[in-house]
Amino acid sequence: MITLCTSNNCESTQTAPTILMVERGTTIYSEGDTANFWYEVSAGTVRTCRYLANGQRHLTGFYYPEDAFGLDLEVYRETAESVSDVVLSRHPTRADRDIAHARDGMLEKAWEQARERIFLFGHKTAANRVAAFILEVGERTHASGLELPMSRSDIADYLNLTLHTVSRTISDFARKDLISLNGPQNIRIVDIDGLRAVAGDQHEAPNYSYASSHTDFPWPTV
Amino acid sequence: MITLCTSNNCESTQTAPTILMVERGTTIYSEGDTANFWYEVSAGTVRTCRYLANGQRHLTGFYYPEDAFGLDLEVYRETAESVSDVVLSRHPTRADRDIAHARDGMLEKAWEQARERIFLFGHKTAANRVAAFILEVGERTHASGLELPMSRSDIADYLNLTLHTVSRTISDFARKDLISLNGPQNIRIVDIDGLRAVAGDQHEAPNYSYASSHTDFPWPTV
DNA sequence: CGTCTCCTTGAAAGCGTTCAATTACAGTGG
DNA sequence: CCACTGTAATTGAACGCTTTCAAGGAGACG
Repeated sequence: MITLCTSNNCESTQTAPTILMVERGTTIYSEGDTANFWYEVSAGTVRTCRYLANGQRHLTGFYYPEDAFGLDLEVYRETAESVSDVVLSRHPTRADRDIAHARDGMLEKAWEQARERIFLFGHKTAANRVAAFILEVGERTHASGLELPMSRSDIADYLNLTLHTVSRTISDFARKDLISLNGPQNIRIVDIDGLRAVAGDQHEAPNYSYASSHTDFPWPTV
Repeated sequence: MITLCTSNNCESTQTAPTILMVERGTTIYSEGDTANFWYEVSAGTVRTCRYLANGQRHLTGFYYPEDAFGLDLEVYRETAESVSDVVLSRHPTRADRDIAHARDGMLEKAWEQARERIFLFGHKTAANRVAAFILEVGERTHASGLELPMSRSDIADYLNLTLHTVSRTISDFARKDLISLNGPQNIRIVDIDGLRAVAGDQHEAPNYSYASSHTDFPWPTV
């Protein structure tokens, strides 16, 4: 269910965003819909995905507060759904110049994130991917307790694994004291360096490298 | 080796592109370089990639004539290399408004392609990915004979497979008369519907669907 | 004709998927 | 308060696909 909260205080200009309250598990827009709006997450988590003809689902992204999604121009190329209860601000796709510029910045960021995500698939083993994912969520949500909003199934579809493998891998991490679990959703990172070593995503970045204390990799990264 | 061919005929304005001739196997720019230019392919094929600390390589994209790459604003986030001999037109990253608008269009396209590529990883088996890749190259280069410019190793790094698996899979396709081979690089698509069935990438697209005559999938798509 | 690079192919091992069963937990109604 | 129900997560075992290790072949070039 989607609740509209029109912000009628601000003498609404043409380009004023609309605030939306969205219940968890709601479809925000569907693949193929005409792209009249783009969105910014204020609270909660959103996922974008595609459904294959054989019923398989493939997640293309997770969006946390301050992230933008639905930047398509003509038609949405993927479906957007709320992972949790969500608050959104909705912007008309075609607006005046300043807004358009803001949108371009968002687009740039979206492209960068897409590339990061492609890069994530460079991690071959399940341990690689899940570790990288946990670190990514930790950074993007910058929450202390790291409450995972999405299900194991969501993570699996995001990383191209099965929910079983994801579950097994996370259990392994807990067993090896890389993380600790308080219920399935509440993950706390215990050994962040160890987790980075498992992720093994230190690419040779000449300038903006994030250094690691580990020179050898206990887990296979190929 | 890179040869500069300054176009001095056109009373060069500030925003005039420079034409470059680049030999195969040349690094066009490296990850971490300041992003002073973005590029458009006139002829040949370019690959972008990242090198991991452990020596592993991960390809993030292939670029064919009319494709743009290197759209980063501050710093290049990946390395660009020529797969074959290449002709490029090079544009300054910060130029006047009209050019900037053209660049935004390119950015939009780059983002779309990144999403397509993420989607490509939704194909789990090697057969899925390689078939989808061949179809993609066929469409993007729209060449009759389909001369693959890149090596098996390049394809492998692009699809997150080993070059052995790629080679085996392509051989299988030839054996099953989906394609025919005249040497390793020269692929001709024989049974495009069969190939699409193997790729299994028909996602439920309500509006802009590319229909398939196949309702069942002889190859596992999960 | 040797060397180099790239591609192909075989066999065994490793890892994620699949099939199957169990557990945990929130919500609901008796 | 407790059984019932449905959803989500965990775990085990066997299978299958990709990787790994290893060898051989094809073509370009000097």
